[in-house]
Amino acid sequence: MATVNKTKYALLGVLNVMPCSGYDIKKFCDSSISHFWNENYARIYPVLKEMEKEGLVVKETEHTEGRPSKNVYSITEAGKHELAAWLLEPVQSVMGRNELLLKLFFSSEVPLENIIEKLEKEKVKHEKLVADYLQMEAFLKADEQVKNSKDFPLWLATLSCGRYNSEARIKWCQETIRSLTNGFAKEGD
Amino acid sequence: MATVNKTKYALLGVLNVMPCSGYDIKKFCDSSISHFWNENYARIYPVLKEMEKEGLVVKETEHTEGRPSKNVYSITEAGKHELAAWLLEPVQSVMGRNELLLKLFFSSEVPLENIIEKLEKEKVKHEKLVADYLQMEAFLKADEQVKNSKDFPLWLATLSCGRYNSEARIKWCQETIRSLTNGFAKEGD
DNA sequence: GCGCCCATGTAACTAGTTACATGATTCA
DNA sequence: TGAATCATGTAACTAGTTACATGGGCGC
Repeated sequence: MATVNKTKYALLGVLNVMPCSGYDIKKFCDSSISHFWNENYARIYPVLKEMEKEGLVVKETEHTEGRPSKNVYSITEAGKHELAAWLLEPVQSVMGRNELLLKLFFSSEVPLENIIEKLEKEKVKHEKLVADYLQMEAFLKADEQVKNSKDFPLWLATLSCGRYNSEARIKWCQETIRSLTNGFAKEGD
Repeated sequence: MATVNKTKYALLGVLNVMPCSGYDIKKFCDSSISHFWNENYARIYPVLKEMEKEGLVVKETEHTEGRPSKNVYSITEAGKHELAAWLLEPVQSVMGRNELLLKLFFSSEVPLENIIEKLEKEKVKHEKLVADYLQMEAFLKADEQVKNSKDFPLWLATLSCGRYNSEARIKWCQETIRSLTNGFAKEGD
């Protein structure tokens, strides 16, 4: 309960979908969960080794001609139990920090153009994200195998969460740009 | 440019509003920016010392009878410049991790009730947050001094960002609960 | 020949959290 | 008497990032 290494569970989650090398796990993360989770090699490789020691995964070295050899890890029964137990536990949400809001909060002496620029940038960023989410959604829906899997509605849900979030942020950017530009006129009435 | 200690700027930002002790800074953070930023004593005290060495702040020890003595820090001209320069720089957004989405993504074998429970919890959490934001907004608007300050529209903006975000999350929770409960019926049409 | 992808790892550093240590005053 | 608030700090640990180190194959 006490200290939780979440990287461990992220890796177990991926390995529960399919056996993978560290390199594959990174690719999977980057393509599927990167809008709400990230992992890097410097964590992945050591954590895989630790988990092997704990018996949560097993390694098999795969040699393919003309390629570097690959350490393919598979989840064990013990690993599945560990993952399942973690999935049932309540979410421990960690405070996220938002640098844009921190800057905004302290920006009373900053030229308005600079503030607006930051808000425009944020807006564009989220517009791109919305496009990404829609594309990924279309991609999932086009894949018959995924579409028929138990994962499908859940994967869709994570995408729509991102989209809702970005859409809200875009609206906020627009309104904030407007209200800061108009001075405080709109406030009183 | 390279490595940025954001705690430093958060503290400078607070000290630019008013001279403070480490303890006061923590209180300010907890009451004003806690919905998007947090700082703890174990960072605050050492960073204040470092900044004093760098000449960004000056310390004055204040003795009041019947109370522990207090180290009150004030921002210097050098500190103001450092802060202003940072505020002008573009925001470096850092990837946030979302444990709820991570769990959801891997939850194909988790009982639906457990998933729904987590979504309900998330919804309740954000409903409380919306209430907090509205209360804080009312509080700011009731304070004549704040209302007439340059900070006012910016502080309001940070609150509305949080509110937009939470409102979107609540909607997403509702829709996700609905769509997961109804099976996948609603998808095709 | 150059850069990209495949593939695995370590070292060094930066950041952030939790627990510990201390001690006075105030309020119930 | 015991909890809360005021007040400052350190030690130990956990997590996370960046840079470094290596090296083959493939396509342009």
